[in-house]
Amino acid sequence: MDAEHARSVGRGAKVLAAVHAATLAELAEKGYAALTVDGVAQRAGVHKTTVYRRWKDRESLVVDALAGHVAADVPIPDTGTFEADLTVLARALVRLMTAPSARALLAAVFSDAARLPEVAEVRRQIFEDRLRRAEPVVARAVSRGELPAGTDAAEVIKSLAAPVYLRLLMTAEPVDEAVADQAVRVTLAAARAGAFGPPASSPSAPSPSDLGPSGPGSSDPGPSAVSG
Amino acid sequence: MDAEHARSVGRGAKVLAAVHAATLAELAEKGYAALTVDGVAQRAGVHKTTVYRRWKDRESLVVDALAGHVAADVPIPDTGTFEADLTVLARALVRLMTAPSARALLAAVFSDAARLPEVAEVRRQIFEDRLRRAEPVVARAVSRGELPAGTDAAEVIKSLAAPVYLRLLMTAEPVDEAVADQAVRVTLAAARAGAFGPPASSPSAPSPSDLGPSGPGSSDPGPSAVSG
Amino acid sequence: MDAEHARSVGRGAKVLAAVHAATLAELAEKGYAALTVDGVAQRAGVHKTTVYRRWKDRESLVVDALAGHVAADVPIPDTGTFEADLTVLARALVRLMTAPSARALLAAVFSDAARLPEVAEVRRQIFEDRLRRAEPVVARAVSRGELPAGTDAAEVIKSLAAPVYLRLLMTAEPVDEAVADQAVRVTLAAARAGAFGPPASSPSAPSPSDLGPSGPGSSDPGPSAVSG
Amino acid sequence: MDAEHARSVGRGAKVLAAVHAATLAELAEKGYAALTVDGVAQRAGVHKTTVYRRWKDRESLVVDALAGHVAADVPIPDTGTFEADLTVLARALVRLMTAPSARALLAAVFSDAARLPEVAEVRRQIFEDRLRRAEPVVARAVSRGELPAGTDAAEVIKSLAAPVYLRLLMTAEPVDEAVADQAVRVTLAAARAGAFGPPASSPSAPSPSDLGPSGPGSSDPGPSAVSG
DNA sequence: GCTTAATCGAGACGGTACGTCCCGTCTTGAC
DNA sequence: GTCAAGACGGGACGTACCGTCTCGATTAAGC
Repeated sequence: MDAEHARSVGRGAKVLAAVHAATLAELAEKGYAALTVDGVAQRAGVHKTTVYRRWKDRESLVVDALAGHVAADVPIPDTGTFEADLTVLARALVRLMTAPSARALLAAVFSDAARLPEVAEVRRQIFEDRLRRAEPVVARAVSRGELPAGTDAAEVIKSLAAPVYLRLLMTAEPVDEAVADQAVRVTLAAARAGAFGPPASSPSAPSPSDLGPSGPGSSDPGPSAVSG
Repeated sequence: MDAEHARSVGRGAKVLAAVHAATLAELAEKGYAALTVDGVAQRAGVHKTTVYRRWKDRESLVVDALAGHVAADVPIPDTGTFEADLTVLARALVRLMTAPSARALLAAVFSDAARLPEVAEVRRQIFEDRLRRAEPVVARAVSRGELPAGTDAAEVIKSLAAPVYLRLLMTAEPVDEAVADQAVRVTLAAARAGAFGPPASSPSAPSPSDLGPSGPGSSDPGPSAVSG
Repeated sequence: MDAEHARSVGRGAKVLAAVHAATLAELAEKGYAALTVDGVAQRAGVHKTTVYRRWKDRESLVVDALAGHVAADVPIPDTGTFEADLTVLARALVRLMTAPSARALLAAVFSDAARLPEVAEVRRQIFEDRLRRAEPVVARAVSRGELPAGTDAAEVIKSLAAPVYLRLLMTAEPVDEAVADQAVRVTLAAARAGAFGPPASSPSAPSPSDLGPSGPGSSDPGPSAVSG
Repeated sequence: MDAEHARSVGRGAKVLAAVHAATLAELAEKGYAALTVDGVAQRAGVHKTTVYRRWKDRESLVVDALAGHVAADVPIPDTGTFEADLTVLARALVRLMTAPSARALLAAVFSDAARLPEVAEVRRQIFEDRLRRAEPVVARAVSRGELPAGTDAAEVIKSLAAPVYLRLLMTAEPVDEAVADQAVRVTLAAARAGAFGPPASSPSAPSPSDLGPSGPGSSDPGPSAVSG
């Protein structure tokens, strides 16, 4: 708390920031497997020992670096119509996820680092965060009478976001506004048709169980869906 | 053709299969970064040098092991109704992706191995394969008059699969038949409403451009969506 | 012993000779440590397996190849005078040991191969052989009255040969006729002076024990003088 | 000079000494061909990588270990008489060469390691060193009038040492004081008789050329006498 | 000339050691 | 009191040969 400590903390903070930045950069450039403490240290203009003094190992370093970057400002629209709100949400998501920093973060949380529970949790929260914040949009639409009561807000938002992530993670297709707008169209149509309501409210659907049992073992995601 | 080197080929094939299996198992258990050639060799009951005799390095080993396991038999339903077809497809996808082997494959293609272009390509093809094979279902529905002409088959299938992958990869929620059935409801409703048709055919939608420009840099898929 | 065996032995003999020659050549070129069964086999125009079929291992191969080359024809002179005999002997030795084949043999028996008792024995015999055959020269000189009775023939020959070997093995000096002739001068002078007779016959020598004890442990050659 | 890295140098020096000793020990025990870096490292209580950090490869390690052990203190006698000096020299040589450490060194410089020019040079210098230091003994004897002027000091010393090396390297006979004393008798007699003087001064010798030409190729020492 | 059994060629395999790279720990001197 | 510098133990890499093994191909004798 005295001035001398303040200065070392000051220096320490500078080192910490530099190392964080270097870690994210290396992570984005080379991935988790090829990330080297020495590499990070050199990029941060710091000696290897200095890094090891503050972080136990490579993992802690990465977790720590990522943890500070989960929060992404997603402005929650309130334009007055559900469609416009969805459109704003979808386009913002696209913009956000195609930014370089987001791609780096995505690469990190889908690297081997995801074997660490903390990193897997970061990945989960990236989505959860946005989900929670976007749900009011649905609630407002329901209260406006645009959507049927009982509409599952979380499902609506997932439906909106899912195609974007599918393209980002699986198909490697371009992700642009057209993708966002298409997601809006689908989600909007399904929501208006009550597809996000309680299952019983789908009168024209023959019971899926008519198709017979689906066999055992269809669920159990495990703690980490991908890397576990 | 000749039974001459059938036996030596037989031995070779046995080694090859054992190593492939061991590679996938290690990949699933420990991830790419922690995958060791010696570990794979021992699990396969084979000596390290034997592995190096057939594969140039760790990467080739992993790529080769994954490449041989892309194909997954997805039975294409033809029940007579679009809804039933979709339900079969969705449930099959859920069953397939929640099987241990598929989780291992998924873990592998989302590990640091994904930095290898070949592995990224494998990941892409996992989806593409199933997409292509499922498209006829949509075509048949259109020809039966169940769906509007101009419905984009690929988009329909993506819409069906996206929620499943979202849960598998991002949210780590349980993936079961309920998820499949919900995806069917949404996709079905949207498809019937023409949401997979040409954009201009959506009369009730105010032009998204009313919301103003979206800013720069909203696309750029890059060769590998996640790891690039 | 039947004809069929004879012919296969015939082929075998050709292979055997080729491998022997190749072994010696490789030995001379690269030394024992770098001698490779595969290398020998290829030089012999034969497959590795064929070599292993006949010899247990590298060592046996080398031992066997060397064993057949110990014998070197040393003509024993009988010119009528001791000096001329010595000169012939010394020059023959020089000629013999500076020939390429002898250098190869020498290199082999002074390589790590000498750790094998058989090879060490070969080395010992190389000298012993020549020693035994040369001893009559001294005997004749004694009987002619050129040398004192009681002259130790073996010591005389060793004295003659020692400078040659010293130069070959230790000092790497040129070994030529001058060396031979110098050895003759020394040995001749010493022999005439009775230096190879019984120790007591050296009247002018003060007892070496006047110099005091020499300390313990001055002998014990071990089984192999060099490599043991 | 500064005590600053005295301690780190101290540690380094300790490692260096341990590895040197271990190298020589392994060399003596197993020979050069069977010498293993890992084996040396373990014997030295050090990790393999530490060895590779200081030495490029096995060869450098061996060369370096041997080079540091060439120097052997040979006390040069000055008793007042040539014979006593020779006796001291010869007995000291015997004592020296029969010591375990010398046998190890000898085994090393006559192993396959001798293919390395540096090791061959070490071997050469082992002898040269002692030769140079012993020459004054002859010079003093000449100046005292014990030996004829023009006596070749180097030849005298070689004559004294040669029988010892012959027994050590070729015949594997015991090497003890008797050998030393016998070498003294021979060398002394020959020296007194002028056998180490200029060739022309040997009046009783018929020209060796009376024996005719010796054929071609009698010299060519090559860089390494044994292993070349 | 055809068959048959030994020998050879070919090469996969388990195994040992090589020499390299990087990790994470530790010690030490300098600022 | 932190930092830079770097030696160290350690684990894995990918390479080169070794000596073993199992085959098919060759080949030369005996029928």
